[in-house]
Amino acid sequence: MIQRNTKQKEAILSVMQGAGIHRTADEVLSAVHELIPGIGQATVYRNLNRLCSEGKIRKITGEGWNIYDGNPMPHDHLHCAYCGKLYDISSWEDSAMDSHAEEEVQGKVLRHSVLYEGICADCLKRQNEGV
Amino acid sequence: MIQRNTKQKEAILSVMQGAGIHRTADEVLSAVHELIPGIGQATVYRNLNRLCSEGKIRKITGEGWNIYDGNPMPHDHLHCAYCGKLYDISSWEDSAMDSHAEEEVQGKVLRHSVLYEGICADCLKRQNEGV
DNA sequence: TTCTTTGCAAAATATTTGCACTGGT
DNA sequence: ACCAGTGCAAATATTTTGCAAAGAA
Repeated sequence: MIQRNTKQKEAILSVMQGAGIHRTADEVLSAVHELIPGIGQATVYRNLNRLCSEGKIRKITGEGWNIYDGNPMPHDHLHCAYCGKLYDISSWEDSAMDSHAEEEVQGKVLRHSVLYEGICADCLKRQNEGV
Repeated sequence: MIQRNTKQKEAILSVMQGAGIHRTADEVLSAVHELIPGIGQATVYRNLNRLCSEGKIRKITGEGWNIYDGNPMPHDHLHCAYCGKLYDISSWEDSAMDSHAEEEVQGKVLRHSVLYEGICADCLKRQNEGV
């Protein structure tokens, strides 16, 4: 099946690119809507899925949320329990982790993901200010 | 608000208890249905949420799935890409992980979770048998 | 008796799909 | 011109909520 480049797909990729960009599907829709007012949400979902399969972006999943990450390179994340934002964390290099898991279940590990749950700098500051 | 012990809640907890028990909400409903035929699915969801808050069970989330784990003690998981089952992995003890993350984002880490994506022993075996 | 919990059905949420039409190549 | 991609609306899937009735304490 031949892939076509549409302005919708390009616009969706463009709003995902930049340093530390993390957006929900809905936020992507809003952002792309500025560029292409008539865009449909199904198109956003279809292209986000496609861009993930193509390895251009990543989808990070947690309890009650799905956030797309514009940076497909391997790295970890901190999810703020207060504001819900996602922050990049350089990945914890430890190849022993995978072999440890493989040994325990006698299976094969393809990849692993580390998600830190906590409070981001902004919310921590806001908390200390007693706001 | 005073908590009451109902047979529904007890039955739901009971089907979650045992070594390496991992079930989706729907699987819990089916299992509890055997004990209490008239049970409603809202009751199952309500009690699973409550048992999580009480720390008696845990909810593990991944892309496209939510699985409840009868063991609330800290540990990691391997998710099989073939059969979708979850397997317990003893947690990777490395306290430096959290401080590493805290330093990078200048925030606070409450906990972290490691999810291994891979293939379980059963599916690996099935694959080698060429089935 | 009191007031939480249940069961049902409806609602809310998030995402996917069918289909006629649009637009890339 | 061909057919992948789009926009819309309807369909799915999963979880939550409102409310009258049931049942713990």
